[in-house]
Amino acid sequence: MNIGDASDLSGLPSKTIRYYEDIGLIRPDRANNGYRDYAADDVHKLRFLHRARSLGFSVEECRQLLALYEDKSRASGDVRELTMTKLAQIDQKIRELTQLRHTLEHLVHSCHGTERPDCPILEELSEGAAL
Amino acid sequence: MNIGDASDLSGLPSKTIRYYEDIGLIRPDRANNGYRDYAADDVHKLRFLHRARSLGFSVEECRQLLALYEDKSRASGDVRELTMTKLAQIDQKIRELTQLRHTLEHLVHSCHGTERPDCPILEELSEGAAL
DNA sequence: TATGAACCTTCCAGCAACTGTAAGGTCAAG
DNA sequence: CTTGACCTTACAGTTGCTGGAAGGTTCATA
Repeated sequence: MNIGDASDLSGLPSKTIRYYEDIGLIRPDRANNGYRDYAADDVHKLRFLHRARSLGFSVEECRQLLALYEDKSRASGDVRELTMTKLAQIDQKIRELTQLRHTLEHLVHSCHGTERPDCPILEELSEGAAL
Repeated sequence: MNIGDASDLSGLPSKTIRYYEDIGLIRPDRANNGYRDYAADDVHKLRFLHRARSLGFSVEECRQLLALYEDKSRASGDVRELTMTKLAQIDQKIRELTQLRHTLEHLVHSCHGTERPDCPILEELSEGAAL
């Protein structure tokens, strides 16, 4: 499929998809006319990249995450350890988002209008797990 | 307190803290010697910024989030609506992280060594909520 | 009191990860 | 056979930092 379809299916702009190719994250085929030709597997990776990037993983971290799927020796301790590290990072992010959510929700429900800073929000803000 | 202390307490590099001042996210006092002087409230905001940025919110989104605390008319519908929008974004991010976590966990537990692509991982990857 | 380490200041350059624009080739429909 | 929506590369601009130079401040110690 053409880059436009890959863009629609992955949610990433064509520009970004070409950029990801430039930096070696994906390697689509080329059709006879020179157009990039994306397989379903490429789209899977693009969707994955979109998700991981929007969640605050750097491109290099995404490269590592992608490697976890592509690694030919998945049983190796290295790969398993990397996966564990990434799992811990994800858990940390989930905790921080949950905290952020509590903070905003508290703001909506408890601090409407009259109650102003310093409502308990800013105290809450300062508590979250160590960054 | 000086920028170094604010850096230690917020987890942000001094460089980044000065940058956030340049773009108007925070406005610390100045001491007589010209040094920036951070109050506890500034540190709260910096910690908040650190967290929100690492979770994939853009600087402009962080500016909006910060405004939710500072807005003088917090009861206004606009502010409430913005908060709701941000809550929905946070929920979406939590869902995506949870999905990502399942994917990696599945990889560790079910796809060790011999089972290789195309194990169910890539199918799972393609399913997550629409981005 | 002076010298040096460890702070702080501004300014400017560079990097990461896109994003926009220009100039042009391809293709399906009318 | 042309119009419009695709696609291509190349290069410039933006965002969000990040590093380095050149210099001022503060404080402990000699």
